[in-house]
Amino acid sequence: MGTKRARPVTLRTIADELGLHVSTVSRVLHAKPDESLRAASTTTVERIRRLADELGYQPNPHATSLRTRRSNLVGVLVPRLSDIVLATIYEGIEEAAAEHGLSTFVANTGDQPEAQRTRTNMVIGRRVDGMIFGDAYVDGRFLDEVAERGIPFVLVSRTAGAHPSVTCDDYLGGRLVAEHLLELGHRDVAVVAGEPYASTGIDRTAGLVDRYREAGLSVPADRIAHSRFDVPGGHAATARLLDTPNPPTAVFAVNDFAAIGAIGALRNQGLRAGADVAVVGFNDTPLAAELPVPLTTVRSPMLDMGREGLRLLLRLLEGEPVESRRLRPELIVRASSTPSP
Amino acid sequence: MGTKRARPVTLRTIADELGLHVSTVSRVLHAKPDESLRAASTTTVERIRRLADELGYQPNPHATSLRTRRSNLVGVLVPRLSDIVLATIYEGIEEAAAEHGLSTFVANTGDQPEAQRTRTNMVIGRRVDGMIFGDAYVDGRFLDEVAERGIPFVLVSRTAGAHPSVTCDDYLGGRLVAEHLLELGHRDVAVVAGEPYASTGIDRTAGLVDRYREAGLSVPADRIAHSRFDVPGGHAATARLLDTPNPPTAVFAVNDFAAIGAIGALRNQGLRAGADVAVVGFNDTPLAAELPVPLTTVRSPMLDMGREGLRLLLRLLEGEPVESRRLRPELIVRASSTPSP
DNA sequence: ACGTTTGGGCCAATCGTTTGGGTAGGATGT
DNA sequence: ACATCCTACCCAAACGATTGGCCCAAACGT
Repeated sequence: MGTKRARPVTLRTIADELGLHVSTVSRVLHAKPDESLRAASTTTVERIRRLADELGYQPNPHATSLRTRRSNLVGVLVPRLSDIVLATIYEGIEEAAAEHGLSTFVANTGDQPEAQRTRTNMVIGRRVDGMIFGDAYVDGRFLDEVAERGIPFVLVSRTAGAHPSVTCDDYLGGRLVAEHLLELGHRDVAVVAGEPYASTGIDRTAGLVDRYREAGLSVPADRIAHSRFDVPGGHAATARLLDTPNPPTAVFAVNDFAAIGAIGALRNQGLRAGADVAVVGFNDTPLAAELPVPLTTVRSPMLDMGREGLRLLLRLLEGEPVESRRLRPELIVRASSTPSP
Repeated sequence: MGTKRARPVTLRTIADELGLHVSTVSRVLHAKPDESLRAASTTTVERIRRLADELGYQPNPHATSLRTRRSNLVGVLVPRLSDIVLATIYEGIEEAAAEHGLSTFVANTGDQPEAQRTRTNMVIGRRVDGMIFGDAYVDGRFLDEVAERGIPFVLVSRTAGAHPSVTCDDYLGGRLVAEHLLELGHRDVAVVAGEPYASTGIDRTAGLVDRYREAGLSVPADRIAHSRFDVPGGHAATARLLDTPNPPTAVFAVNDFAAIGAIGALRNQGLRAGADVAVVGFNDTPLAAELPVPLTTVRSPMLDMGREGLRLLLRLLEGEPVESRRLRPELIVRASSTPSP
């Protein structure tokens, strides 16, 4: 059997063993190369380093954080991790964080203001250095409060007010979809627009509507239905949109999952996605390509969004000036969008 | 503007303000009700409590952890958070953790041993109290090492050796599928079996194969194809299984996503899921019901698995005896499984 | 009347690191 | 020969909370 329940090896362990003072060991093991050289003689440095990794020394992060008032922790709030879009963004965040020696706490809020509040407090209670919100409400009121409290943070996926963010250029994405559908001859399009408080849905919808307007076509309010960003949400919204004497010839769902729900709703009405009604999604999640009728969608750089989000936060923490970024989307045409009859 | 960059309010802040000693304040604010009563007079307790939440006192977790050698942190390792199954399990873990005042670190390992090692060390370096692995290899060698090091942990989703785990009863799930397919008259079934190192795929496959054997039918080795647990994985494996003069009449994919990939592969061969070949998945993810051909699948209690996993770990940390649990799966019959022609 | 409780707190050490100052002894400069 | 400067370390005070003791005064027991 091995050493059950670890004997903690600390700076003192090493210092005593070597007949040195802990401060010397600390400097050698920690300070940047230049300083650690002037902290001790080369032979001493060598002895310390050797013993340290012989004993498998790992600095106690609680002690360090207590002393330095820096935790190297960042808190991440997302609506739902079981939403593949946010999960992927988080993967990007986590990857980048690990590269920079940071660790992340992530929590679900279900887009519920109540939960946003309690989870934020929880995370702040853990003394994170900064936060990343993936669940911003456009109004940004809650975020204003957080800013008041002096917590550095950035947004990913969604924008809100003037808070720094990394998003997909959703407006452009919407325009791309519009152009595609216009080319296919669709003059009557409906939008499954997502939650009314999320900039993603709002901007994607606005992009499409604006481009249609420029083409001389209007998208009336009753062709736009809000919905949750998941399969049942898209299903329900589409069902409502179809409940009319003259159904649209194309449906733009601002999210792939909602699009899958839309396809389900169409099926229930005896309509086939692609053949009878064009369907376009958003995000290009891995399923889109494999659906029985492969889904036309807009690819958004989810992983990069996460990575960039963390980098932005890092710069913010260094006190450097930061600017929001919009990453470029790309239209992916597949079988679900066919010309208007 | 508010108080930029928080003035930290500590026990001392409160103690000084009230002319008390920090130890008194600590006891009042922390100890269980019975102790906190004998720590100070009721009026003092009242004064302390009032001031504490007036100032918004939050204990510094680093100081506490340093002193108590307990971090109230748990580390969670999963193959991929963008896999909805693991993401959902994690949601359960995180929910339960929050209820118990614990925070979680989660990291992706991509099922790569190299990453498992480095991420585990990272997490241990953060001084977690315990860990939860969702990416166990059946052989369990790496986990044996972790156990040697004295780190308390439990497994979720997959089993390995004798390490405590909370899983779905995958073997039973496989049997349920077999029974269903047998009833439908399928004598020739193929299995998209998942990764060979994951107990989930192994047990689900074994359950089906055993049940078929009991029915006097054998499932030969060339009807079983290993695969990744995602859409492309299922697609590729199914393509291989179909590359034979006499294709099977039913396909059991041990994961819904692999099943979606299977449906794609069938489509590429001009075969329709449901109509031409029965397809059954596993997990009952939210998409299953909404697919153009709704997917027959086995519902596994993912959220509960996470919650129970955390509870098990908690018991382990308390030093109580723990036992692995297998949660009950349920067959959900939908349109993708039709009788054999 | 005097020893014993008990109520209500105070003391101080400790957890492991970091960091602004020493300091002793030798080398250097002039 | 004497001031000065390195070199190579050591000292000690934090950071904020916990916890086993200790202590004083009032109340109680007999």
